[in-house]
Amino acid sequence: MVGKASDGVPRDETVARTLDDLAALTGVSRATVSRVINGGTAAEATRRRVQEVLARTSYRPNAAARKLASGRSGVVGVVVHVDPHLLFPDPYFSQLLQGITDHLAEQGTGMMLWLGNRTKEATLDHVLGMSFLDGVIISAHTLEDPVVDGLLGSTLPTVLIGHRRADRSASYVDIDNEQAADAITTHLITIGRTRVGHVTGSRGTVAGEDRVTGYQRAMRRAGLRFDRLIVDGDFTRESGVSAAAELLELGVDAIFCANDASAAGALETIRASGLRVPEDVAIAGFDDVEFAAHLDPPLTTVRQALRQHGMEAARALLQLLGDPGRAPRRVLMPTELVIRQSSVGGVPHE
Amino acid sequence: MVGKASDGVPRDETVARTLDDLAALTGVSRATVSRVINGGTAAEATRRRVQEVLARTSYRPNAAARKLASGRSGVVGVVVHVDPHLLFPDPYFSQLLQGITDHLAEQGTGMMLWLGNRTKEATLDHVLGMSFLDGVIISAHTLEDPVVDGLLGSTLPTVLIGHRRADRSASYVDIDNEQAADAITTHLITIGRTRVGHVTGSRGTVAGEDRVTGYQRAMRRAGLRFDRLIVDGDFTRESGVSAAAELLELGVDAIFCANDASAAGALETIRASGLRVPEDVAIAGFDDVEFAAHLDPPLTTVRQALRQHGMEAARALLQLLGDPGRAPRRVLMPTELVIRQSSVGGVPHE
DNA sequence: TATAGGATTGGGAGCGCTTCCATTTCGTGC
DNA sequence: GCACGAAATGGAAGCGCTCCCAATCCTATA
Repeated sequence: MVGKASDGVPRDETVARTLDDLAALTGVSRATVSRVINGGTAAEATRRRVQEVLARTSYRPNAAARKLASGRSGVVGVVVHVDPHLLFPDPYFSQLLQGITDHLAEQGTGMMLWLGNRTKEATLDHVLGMSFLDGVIISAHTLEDPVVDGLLGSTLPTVLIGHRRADRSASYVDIDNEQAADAITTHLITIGRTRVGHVTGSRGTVAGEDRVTGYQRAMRRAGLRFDRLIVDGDFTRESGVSAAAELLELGVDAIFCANDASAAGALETIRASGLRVPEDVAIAGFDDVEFAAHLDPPLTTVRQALRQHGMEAARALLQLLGDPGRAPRRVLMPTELVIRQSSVGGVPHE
Repeated sequence: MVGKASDGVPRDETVARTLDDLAALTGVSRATVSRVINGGTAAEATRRRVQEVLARTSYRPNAAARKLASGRSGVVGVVVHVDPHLLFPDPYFSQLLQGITDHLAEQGTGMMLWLGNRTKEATLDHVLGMSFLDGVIISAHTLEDPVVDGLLGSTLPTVLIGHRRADRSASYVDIDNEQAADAITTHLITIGRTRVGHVTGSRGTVAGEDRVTGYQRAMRRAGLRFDRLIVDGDFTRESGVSAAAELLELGVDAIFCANDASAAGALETIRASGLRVPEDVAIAGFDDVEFAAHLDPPLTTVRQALRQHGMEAARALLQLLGDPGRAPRRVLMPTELVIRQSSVGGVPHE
């Protein structure tokens, strides 16, 4: 109010740096100002008065002081230890990150990002040294990972995206790779294929290994032989190209690739060799990334809602922070078998 | 030493959470421990004793407390407000980031990364709210940028990568776009071309505008007409493709593109139209990214050492932090005209 | 053997905030 | 109009650290 301009406040655009400044400006105690800001109990009139001052003051709470006093900073760390050059072109990680940032932003939580431009040891050291973090989300995709080990061994609340056997007691968001791989392999068998090959993902990754296991399980259950039909790949298109060539030599009538990128590569090889998809060789991928539906023919694959994974991980971490005593939160996200023409000829585009 | 195991320390793998814990463990005061850790003066014997305890203790200083007490946290922010999907595929930004992280890591400084997955307003708010930052490096490439404005208007020490006219009193690392564009245009004129076209970068970016200005300056100085020879592009290959088509209609004998990506696009168009490079139309780009030397023919361009830019920005910020009183640090990085076959026929590959 | 002067050390204040607890204020029922 | 309990508020401690300053310890000099 203009009439109040005589209450000793210097200028209208007052600057208040600390709670004490605000306290002096409003005439209440620092404790009360703190309560208003943090949503504690306060008389309606007091609240209004403080908020008025707050509005014309551009006050920002000191995050360091906050963390020190309360143990909470409202900032979490996100560690995706993958070379930045590989990270963002890959729809897998960018969707994951998108989901995480979306949920955190919505909840007003800040985030610190670590990518793989240092050694894992250095990254771990940095993260643990950054003691104003409230917690961490980390992608745990490889079987050996000192950063994951280090974080789980620390007192910092941690949520994994993906998990190893050894991480079963931690909080994580993951999918059942084995069962999804089993399901898609079974699909290929169901449409009448008997010589189903598998192009693996990178050995040493959880997803890679588990998908092999799922594939084997399905083949064994169907009574089909597969011991020579597994060729190692590494999740890249290139590996799909060459692995498919090997498999064609062995005479397969279907190929399950550990992800969509390698499936795209396999597709190239098959068509280059003059064979038809799916008539001669059916093919299936994993992930259902953007381009999968636009391949020719559209690719049968396993859909995982990666953005949801990210959001779920963020949600899990915030819950953990809200109630440190609670049990670890383990979320297995659903996957969906998406059948397209690469495995079912004649069916019109979905 | 094993013989020392009787000095009352509970286990060998002692845990010390605070300086006071360490003080109790070593028998010196908290102040002394702090001095040893931070490289203050301490007697050699004391220093050794403290460090011994430090070694078997896995103590980590509390960054929040540090920031509160000293004002320094050893963490800086890096803001590259570009959509992550565009960011990392682009060698420009990834090299810049690489340089920044390299120098910061080497100096033991932590970093917090903000990418463009929120609105600029939200980003600004987050960064300013993150009060444990010691300073910020931000890429300032567009003419309008509320984040840059907000940071420069705050008390947070800030170093820009790139700069607008209005930022002339800030600290920045940049190149002289105008003069580099002038130089490369002049080069095209020198080899005898008189109808030199220009495919601009995104209008609204500093680099885009300044390169137009440099081009115009060179043309004007040579007494050549250019008013109809400027076609807008946006730094993408696609824009190079279509802009070049327009320019060919007008009958140019050389094209200067605002960056290498659009030059690659222009190259495609020219060759598709049956014209020879450089005999019929010479072509030049800007940046000297990886692929420029591998185009056919190799591309004449302006090299900027982007990794160096990043390192220089980090260095500038750390200097600023070390001596807050010092004048802003403005660095114009050198550029280098790299002449390859796209503008000089017959000359063997460099 | 004193003693000045430097090196080393410990005490303690204080960074800005949250939060417990005691005090004050208020609204209500009798 | 008074006592009572609940609501609102202020005082003060303390989070873990740095850094100033004063106290103590040496060492070299007279």
